[in-house]
Amino acid sequence: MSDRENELLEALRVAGLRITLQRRLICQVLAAASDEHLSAIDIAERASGPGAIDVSTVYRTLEVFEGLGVLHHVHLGHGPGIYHLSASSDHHHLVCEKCGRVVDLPVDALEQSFTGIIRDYGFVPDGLHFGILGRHIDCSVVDTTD
Amino acid sequence: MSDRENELLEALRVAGLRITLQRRLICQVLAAASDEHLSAIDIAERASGPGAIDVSTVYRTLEVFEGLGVLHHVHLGHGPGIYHLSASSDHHHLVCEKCGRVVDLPVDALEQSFTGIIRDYGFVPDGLHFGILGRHIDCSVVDTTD
DNA sequence: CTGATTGCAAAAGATTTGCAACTAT
DNA sequence: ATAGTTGCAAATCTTTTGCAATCAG
Repeated sequence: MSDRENELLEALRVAGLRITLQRRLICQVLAAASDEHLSAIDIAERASGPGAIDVSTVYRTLEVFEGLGVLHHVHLGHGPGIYHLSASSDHHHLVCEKCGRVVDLPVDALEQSFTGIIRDYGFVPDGLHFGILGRHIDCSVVDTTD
Repeated sequence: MSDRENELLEALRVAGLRITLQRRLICQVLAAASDEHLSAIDIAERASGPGAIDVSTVYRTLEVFEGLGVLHHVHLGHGPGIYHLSASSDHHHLVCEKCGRVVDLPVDALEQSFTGIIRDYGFVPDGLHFGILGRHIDCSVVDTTD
C-alpha cells in the first residue's frame, strides 16, 4: 500500500469515518493516478472493473475526501470535473481548447500577477479550482473550425 | 431600438439568416442587459414573461450569435453558463466562491502575466471563457463553512 | 414556395438524493 | 447494536437533439 493511499485512509480514521472496501479501492485508484486527470466515472470504472462501484458511492466518497482536505476537484472546460489528490494539486491547468491537452503550470508562475490583482482588486484568486483555457501556440494558427 | 440591438439584428441580416419575433426579443434582452450576467434561462424568461420562448430556441439563437462572433458565453463556477455581448466581454470575471459576487477585471490587468506564460509555456490563455475563482479579501477571513 | 426556425418532447451527461438493505466498528 | 455506508432508482439541472408544424423572405 502506497504512502498516499495510506494517508487517505488515515484521514478517514482520524475523522472517525469507516473504511470500507469501496473506499479502499477508490484510495488505490487515486493514489495510483496522482498525475492523471480522472473524472468520478473514470474512478468508478478503475476501482474494480466497469460498474462495480456505483457512481453515487464514488461521488459521496470523493466529497468526503474533499471535506477532509485531502482531495480537490477542478473543472477543465466543459465535461466532468476531474479529481486530484491535494498535494499534487498545487498547479494550475492550462487547457488547450483546440487539442484538449492539459499543461500543468506551477503556482508560482502565476503568483506575481495574482499579487497585483490582490492589491488592486482586493481579490485572492484560487485558480486551482478551474482550468485556464486557451491554446497552445501550435494550435493558435489559422483555424476555421471555431 | 438600441444600437447594440441593431448590431445583433444586422449580423443576422448580413449572414442571410432570418429575423424572427423570438430573435428580436432575445436581442432586446441582450442589449438591455449588457452589464448583467444572464444564463440562457434568464434570457428565456426575460424575453417575454416566463416560458414564452422555449429554452431550446434560446440556446439555438445564442449559438447562432456566438457563431457570428457577436456573443460569448463564460462559465463562472458551477451552474449555468452566462452570456455576454462580445464588446462587453473584454474583461475577465473574478468570481468569489464565498459570496458569489463577480468582479470584472480588464484584460490588460492579466496581460503581463500571460505574456510570461506564453513565453515559458507556449500557451496563449483565452481567459475570457472561464471565470477566475477565488475570494474577496473580506471573504477570506476565518471561515469554517468549507 | 421553400428552407430556416420554432415548440415540444425526449435524450443526454454530470451530479445529487431518498431509501431500504447492509456492514464496520 | 447502531450509526455510517452502500446500491439502486429516481430526480435534478443544464444543454442538446429529433421532428413535425410554422413562418420569413
